[in-house]
Amino acid sequence: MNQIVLMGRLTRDPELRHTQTGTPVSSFTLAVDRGFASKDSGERQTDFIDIVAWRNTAEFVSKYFVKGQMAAVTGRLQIRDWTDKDGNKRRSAEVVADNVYFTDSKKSRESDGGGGGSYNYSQQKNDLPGGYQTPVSGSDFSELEDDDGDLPF
Amino acid sequence: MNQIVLMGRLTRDPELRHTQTGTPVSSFTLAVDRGFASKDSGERQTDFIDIVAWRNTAEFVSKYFVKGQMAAVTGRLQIRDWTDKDGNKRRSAEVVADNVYFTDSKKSRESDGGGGGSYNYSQQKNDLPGGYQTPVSGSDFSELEDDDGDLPF
Amino acid sequence: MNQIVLMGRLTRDPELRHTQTGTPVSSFTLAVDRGFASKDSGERQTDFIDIVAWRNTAEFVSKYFVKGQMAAVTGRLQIRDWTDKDGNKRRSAEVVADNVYFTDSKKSRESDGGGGGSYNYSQQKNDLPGGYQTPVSGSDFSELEDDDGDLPF
Amino acid sequence: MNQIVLMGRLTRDPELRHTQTGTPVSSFTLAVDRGFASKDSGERQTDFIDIVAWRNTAEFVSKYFVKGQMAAVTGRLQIRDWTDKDGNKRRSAEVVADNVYFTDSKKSRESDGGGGGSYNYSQQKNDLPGGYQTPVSGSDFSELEDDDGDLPF
DNA sequence: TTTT
DNA sequence: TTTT
Repeated sequence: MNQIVLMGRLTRDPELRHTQTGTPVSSFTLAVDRGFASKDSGERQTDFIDIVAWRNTAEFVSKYFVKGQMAAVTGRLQIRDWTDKDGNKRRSAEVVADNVYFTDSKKSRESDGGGGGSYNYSQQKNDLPGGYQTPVSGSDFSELEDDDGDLPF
Repeated sequence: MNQIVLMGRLTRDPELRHTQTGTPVSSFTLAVDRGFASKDSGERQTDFIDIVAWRNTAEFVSKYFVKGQMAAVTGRLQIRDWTDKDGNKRRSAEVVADNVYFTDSKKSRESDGGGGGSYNYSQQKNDLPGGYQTPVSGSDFSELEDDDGDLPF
Repeated sequence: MNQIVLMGRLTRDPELRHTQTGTPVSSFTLAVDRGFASKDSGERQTDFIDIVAWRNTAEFVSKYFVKGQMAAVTGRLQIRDWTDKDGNKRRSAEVVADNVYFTDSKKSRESDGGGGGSYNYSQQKNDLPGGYQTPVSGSDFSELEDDDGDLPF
Repeated sequence: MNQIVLMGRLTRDPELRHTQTGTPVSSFTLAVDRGFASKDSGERQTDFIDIVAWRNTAEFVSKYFVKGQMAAVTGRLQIRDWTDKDGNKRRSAEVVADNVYFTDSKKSRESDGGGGGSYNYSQQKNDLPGGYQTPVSGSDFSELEDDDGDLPF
């Protein structure tokens, strides 16, 4: 078991690439504040955590998130130790995202009616798709549970 | 182990009370959307989850959150089965909150500078305290780790 | 967002059924101790939490878990309020499991070679399948990430 | 928000030290299997995740856990980038543990009756303290909730 | 680096 | 490296 939940702000626009076989991969970094650390000194501490998303989640993130925006991420922590070409020991630590969520009121909802938005464009990449169910999160998984109305219990 | 993380919207103002011995307790309900459930039918499903917070967290929640506002909650699930005075079996299910977080950009930060807000007042109870460290979350726990600058490792 | 992680012991054998359309559903109850609650009084408090699993996870659970066994569960909390035929208000609270894990040393591993076990049979339903990758958890999701060796980053 | 839950096996005995001001700190590494990664190739992948615990949790871990033992850990991910004395960029990634839990049946319980144990000593550091409440987890936090029997709700 |  |  390896489950993590993060909430923070993107430090850069998501970077979308594709593997040789065409699988979408998106990466970005989340600035996550440490709650009350050093509250006396008045300086906030922040963890800069690399996130990588695959497939649907990758496309979702790249479509709807930009640098500076808040996001909540669920996923798992992956650590890789390796030696670079100069013989130095390097460690990569990244969170493989299962889901990425909007956290702000406006977008964490379904149909945004229309009127609504005075988004700061620099804070929001695309307009949310009108006329269909606005996603509140992007996931690599299609919904699997409760597909049946008739439960056996 | 019993750990839960929720993100949703308060369906009512937090209700602050005190035990006979004076301990603050606050309760509210969080409306949590089920991601992609029934996306075809176009109707969204929502879980209405009762939250209870104690002590500092109780006071924090009652001070800074109102009906309609988004919140993220960490805590644990507590289930109690009981029989009411009419002999009916009842079940209470509630999340005991460890921490409650602001999720929106404006408040999920420290010093709110000054100008800042065109908040919809109905969405925000109190002004955040100026001149001192704005809490980004309320917790029953004081910070315990990393109190020392000098690590042994 | 709605994520929960539980560790506890099954209070009954998982009950496997199928919906009318043939989807496997399994349900069981997990007894989850509350850490240090009432440590002075010497009595332990326990939450009895209903779990429901679907599809692969349903079959996995029913195959490998029995009453009394420890399990770790990840999923989401689902609350449903309804009125029974006598007009009484009822609340169902259940965790929809994404994954169910073995927690004990022997099974939390891959190929169990063969010799290995002095399991108490009453604590373990089936022998783990020999000769193929023993699952360490049951999931409704096939593995989606990292299917490519060739990363674009 | 920054919450992580891990389950895995200690790759070394916990290392207990103290800061200059006397605060106990314990560190160890957890080998966490990646569920179904590369199931075809037949090789299992593992993340080796550094854990650090403070105060009570540090002492608890050092007292009750040894190399090879299974543990469940809750905490938060902390990332630190720095440059070593040779000018190389280094990254430390560690989980600061809030709680550490036994996962196996025998210890994940309170009073172990008596008979019970055929522990492999090499797998278990100390005997659990007899005659008093066996802890099921070590925490830096004293229990704060539900101290009152008389609820206001 | 863990485990059987 | 984010944010006001």
